[in-house]
Amino acid sequence: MAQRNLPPVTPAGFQVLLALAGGRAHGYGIMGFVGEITGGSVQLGPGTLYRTLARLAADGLVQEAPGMSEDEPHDARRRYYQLTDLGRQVAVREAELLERLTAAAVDAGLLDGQARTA
Amino acid sequence: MAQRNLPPVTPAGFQVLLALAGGRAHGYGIMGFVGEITGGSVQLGPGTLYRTLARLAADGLVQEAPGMSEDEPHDARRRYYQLTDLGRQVAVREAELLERLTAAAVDAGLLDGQARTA
DNA sequence: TCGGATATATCCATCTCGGATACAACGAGA
DNA sequence: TCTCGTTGTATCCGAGATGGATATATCCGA
Repeated sequence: MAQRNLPPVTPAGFQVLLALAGGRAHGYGIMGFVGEITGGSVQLGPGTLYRTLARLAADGLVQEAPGMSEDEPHDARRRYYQLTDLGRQVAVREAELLERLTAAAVDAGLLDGQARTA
Repeated sequence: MAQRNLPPVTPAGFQVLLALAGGRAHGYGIMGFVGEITGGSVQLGPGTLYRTLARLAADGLVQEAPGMSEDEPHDARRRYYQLTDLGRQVAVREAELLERLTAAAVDAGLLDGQARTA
């Protein structure tokens, strides 16, 4: 269980943390990722995205990462980010909250309560 | 699957819909319910609560319900609310989004991916 | 080399949130 | 029945978050 005095995050902040939990990514990629996993129902605009990244970085939840990669073509414009240890702790805490809310939705009959891990 | 042209809801709005999915409730009770199922990590203030209820009612997602009940003592101050059909559809859609995000969190290694239905 | 797509960044109006405040009605006890 | 603390609803306000528009620079294919 997480739950200490970790800093709070906004909804958009959690989306970014979740996108980065799978590995480092750059801003534009995060936008696409969020749109994908939410089926398009959540779409971060550039304003929200870069402001959120700046805040998360200032709070020590994410940090810029070296951009070298093998498979992907090098693009000097891209700035890659990755989770810090603190950022991962916060992401875990928020994920646990999500899980609790999902369970409550199942209890309330809003969901069937079976399918998992797409 | 839900997903038509249902109106959007704010995070606070979904908390209220979730609270009402289990049956009708009054404002003060909703506040307590939200605090409970989130382990205290989400707490709606009165400002957010009543503003949210008014907006949900204006959008046709909830409606005021007759307050007669057997077990509970009658209290003329209380105003009970319940989900409309539309409100339930929206709640289902949001719950499905939650489920998808939870699954993504499992995939990203933030959650173990077992325990359910507290 | 030209143009469209990619990528980052900032600005602005609008909306949302939570706390403070106000006030009315309830119940218990003297 | 009178008083008082609690319950319950409602509004107001400042602070902060959102998303869309805009600007600018770089990459890549034709």
